[in-house]
Amino acid sequence: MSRSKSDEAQQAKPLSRIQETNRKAILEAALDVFAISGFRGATIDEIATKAGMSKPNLLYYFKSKRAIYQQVLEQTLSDWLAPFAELDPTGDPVEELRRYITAKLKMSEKNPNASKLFANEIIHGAPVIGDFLKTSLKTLVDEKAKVIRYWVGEGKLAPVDPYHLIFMIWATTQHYADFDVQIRAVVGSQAGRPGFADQAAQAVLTIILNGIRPRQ
Amino acid sequence: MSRSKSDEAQQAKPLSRIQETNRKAILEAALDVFAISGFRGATIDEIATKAGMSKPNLLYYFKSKRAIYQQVLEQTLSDWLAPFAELDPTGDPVEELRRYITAKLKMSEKNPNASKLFANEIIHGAPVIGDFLKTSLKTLVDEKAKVIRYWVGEGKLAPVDPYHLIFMIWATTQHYADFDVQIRAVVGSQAGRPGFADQAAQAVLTIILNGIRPRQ
DNA sequence: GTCTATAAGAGGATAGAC
DNA sequence: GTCTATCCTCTTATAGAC
Repeated sequence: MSRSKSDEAQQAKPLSRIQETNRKAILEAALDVFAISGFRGATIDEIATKAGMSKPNLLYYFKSKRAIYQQVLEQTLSDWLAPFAELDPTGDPVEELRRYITAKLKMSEKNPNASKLFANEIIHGAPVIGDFLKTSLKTLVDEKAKVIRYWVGEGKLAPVDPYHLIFMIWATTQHYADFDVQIRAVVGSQAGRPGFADQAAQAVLTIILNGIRPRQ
Repeated sequence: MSRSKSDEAQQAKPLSRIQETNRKAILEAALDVFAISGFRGATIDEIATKAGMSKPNLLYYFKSKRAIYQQVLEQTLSDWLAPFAELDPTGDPVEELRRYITAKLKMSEKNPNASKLFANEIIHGAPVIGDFLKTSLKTLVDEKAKVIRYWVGEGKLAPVDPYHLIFMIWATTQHYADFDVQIRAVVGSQAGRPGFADQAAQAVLTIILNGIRPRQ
């Protein structure tokens, strides 16, 4: 047992090719299963089967169900926040926000399970990433809220509370992933059609951007 | 066993006072527990304890965990949709939508667990209310979409897709209930303060209503 | 690294006394 | 109506052979 403290943070210890592929297969399967069933509802068995191996074999790679969950959640988080971190204070506000909203909608479309995984974690009280929310995420949001406030001060945006604007963008964009079942139920077969996502993007962008455009 | 087909739909059979109070206590406790833990994560034991009775005693009132879940979900649904059904085609569009959004935000504030219960059900694929979504809810949404489209046609609203506008309102208002843990983590102690909900309401109303107000 | 077998425990549901 | 005791299934996790 010569390895150092943290197991979550993927040591720099050499991984054989087979280890690498298996771990990846497990994490991919786990994302799907956790997203649909939640942490409690997911079973190691289902993840293992989906990843093409037996349950004990999966547990050879991750020591517990929780360990898999943490890994897949952490891996998801950074991807998820990347476009937010890129909001550029020197850019044109409306264009910057358009870019951000578009990127988030795209992510919801391409990887709805990442969004669901995250939603589940939060709804259930954020037992695993609660600390992250209160530290790293808060710092990042505070920073971006300052940027938005600056834009408002410059008269480049209508006077809106930056935090609520951010929440609104998150809510709206993630809704298309998290509630896709409801959306599909309501709009029927349209939801599958190729243009649907673009149509959603256009509507969301129209409303939010008009809503925050400065008026004279 | 002389009772007729459906158990879910609460027969018109007489309930003693003690039955009534106990059933109510169970349903209240169940709402909290299911909302936080999800269906799988919830335990009968926890619901029973919270309702002030033993596990077998609870099962004297509801024959299974699923039966409790269905009941509490159905009961929640009608409350949840009531203000949507009241959107009035003859009223002023912006005022009607303001009233609706305000009502939904109020509900999220007063009863976040109802929102979370619903969110959990949808994220997990709507196993219990899937049919309801495809029938009753779809009908209602189609009807209200027509109303919005009519308003747009009259030039009383900017040209927006009614379905996406509805989704946006749902997403934004429910976000304050479903993701309250994240919101609290990000804004800190402010979230508890009395004015916070009003501030949220104002921001949401400002953006959405400005976003859909007709422009000349 | 992967398997079969199994330990260990949680939780849903029932039996039957009171 | 309510309780204690218990059954039984499902699931996590480990032991140990290959």
